[in-house]
Amino acid sequence: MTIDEQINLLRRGTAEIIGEDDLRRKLASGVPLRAKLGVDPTAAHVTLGWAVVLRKLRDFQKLGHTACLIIGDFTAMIGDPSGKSKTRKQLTREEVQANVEAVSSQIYKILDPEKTIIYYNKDWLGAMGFEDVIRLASRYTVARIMERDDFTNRWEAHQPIAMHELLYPLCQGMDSVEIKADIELGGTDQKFNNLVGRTLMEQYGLEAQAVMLCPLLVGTDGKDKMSQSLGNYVSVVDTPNDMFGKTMSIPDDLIANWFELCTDVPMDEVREMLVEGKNPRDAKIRLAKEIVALYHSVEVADDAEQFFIETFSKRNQPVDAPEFTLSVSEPLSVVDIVVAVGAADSRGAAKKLVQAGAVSLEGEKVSDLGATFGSNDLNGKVLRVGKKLFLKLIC
RNA sequence: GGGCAGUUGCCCGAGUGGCCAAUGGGAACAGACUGUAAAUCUGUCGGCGCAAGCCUACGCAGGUUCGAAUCCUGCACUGCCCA
Repeated sequence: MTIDEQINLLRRGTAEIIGEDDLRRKLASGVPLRAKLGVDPTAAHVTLGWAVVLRKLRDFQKLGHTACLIIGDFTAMIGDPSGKSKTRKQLTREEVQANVEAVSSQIYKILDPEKTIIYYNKDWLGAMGFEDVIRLASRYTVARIMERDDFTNRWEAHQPIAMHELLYPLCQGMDSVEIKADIELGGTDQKFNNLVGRTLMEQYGLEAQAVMLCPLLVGTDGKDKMSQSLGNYVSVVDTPNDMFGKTMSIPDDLIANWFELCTDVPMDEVREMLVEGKNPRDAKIRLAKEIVALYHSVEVADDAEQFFIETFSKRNQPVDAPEFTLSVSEPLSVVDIVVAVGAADSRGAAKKLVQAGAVSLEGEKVSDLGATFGSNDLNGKVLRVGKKLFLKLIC
């Protein structure tokens, strides 16, 4: 593969490459590069948004380079201020550990373990003494730190900015110094942090890393960047049906963007699917299948499509609703059942669902609050609450 | 250290003694409709109760009052200005 071809492969789905000339030179040298990605274990799922940059890292692996994944078990305790309008809560050691464990298996759904090195930045950041921290802090000025919009905005909005947050970019930069990264990947919101890495590396007498920034994937709500705290995410460990359904819920104008960032479908093909006059729903179905196939399998993706069409397009009951075992000693009211099944948090909420006509048993709407059912009425029947929840009751 | 302002339900944000479980917006959930779990429209949106009603809530702890999210005192946290 020529350098240009490599660059073209790498460029898909990137917003900006800083130091591209250096990158070309490094690629041409033939020496495997150390491609760094820092991740803070602040959440328990790898989302499609996070997967965008992980997939980019995998592209590097495909070209023979090494993925250096830095688990920010130290920085997670600070919380990345990027894109945040408020101080992030600091995670405890236990929370961080739990997230690391949850996330590490998910990561290898995307990365090649053979070409991945995992680092924990507590190994070096945790070892720094206060004196080292002071020395590090002296290398960067307040004015430069305050250049970043996140801080400026908060400052102007009279929002609190805690001192430790100012240190975050320096910590991340130290990671680059420590592992001698050739290139650092990240979302566009990481630009500032990554640039600090370049500066710091030069100060420590190293060659500055190149920086490759990926656009932030917009979440299923079509508005904000995908994130677990906003709940607009698709996790790579979502069930196939969920993954499919969530993908189908994105606004139409996001389809092309998701194809570019979440799949390997050639963009020419994507444009072909989205020409005027074609039903964007079909493109979206293809997108959803591609995504499910990526994290599960092609066969499962077909099943998920069938499920979706049967259940939502045709409004039928799914053939294989999950079973739910309910112990029924005496006849239960609808409300009891809805609560027992976990479809409502409180009896009041369950009542409202019944009144709204959202509950049906074996296809029959149950709207009478006083209706009661014994185990004979329930066993083997399919309970439906809302559009999404179907349960086959076992009593 | 001093002065001033603020802290309201999942989020934002009205509310300055009873008519407040608390206006409005967003989110969420449901219903209708559809090309989809899109868009749009409608409803719901602290808990218990069939209901009357009861309980728990407006940073925390006390107090005043027949009655407080609203007034007073102390505490905590945040912002601004001054040092």
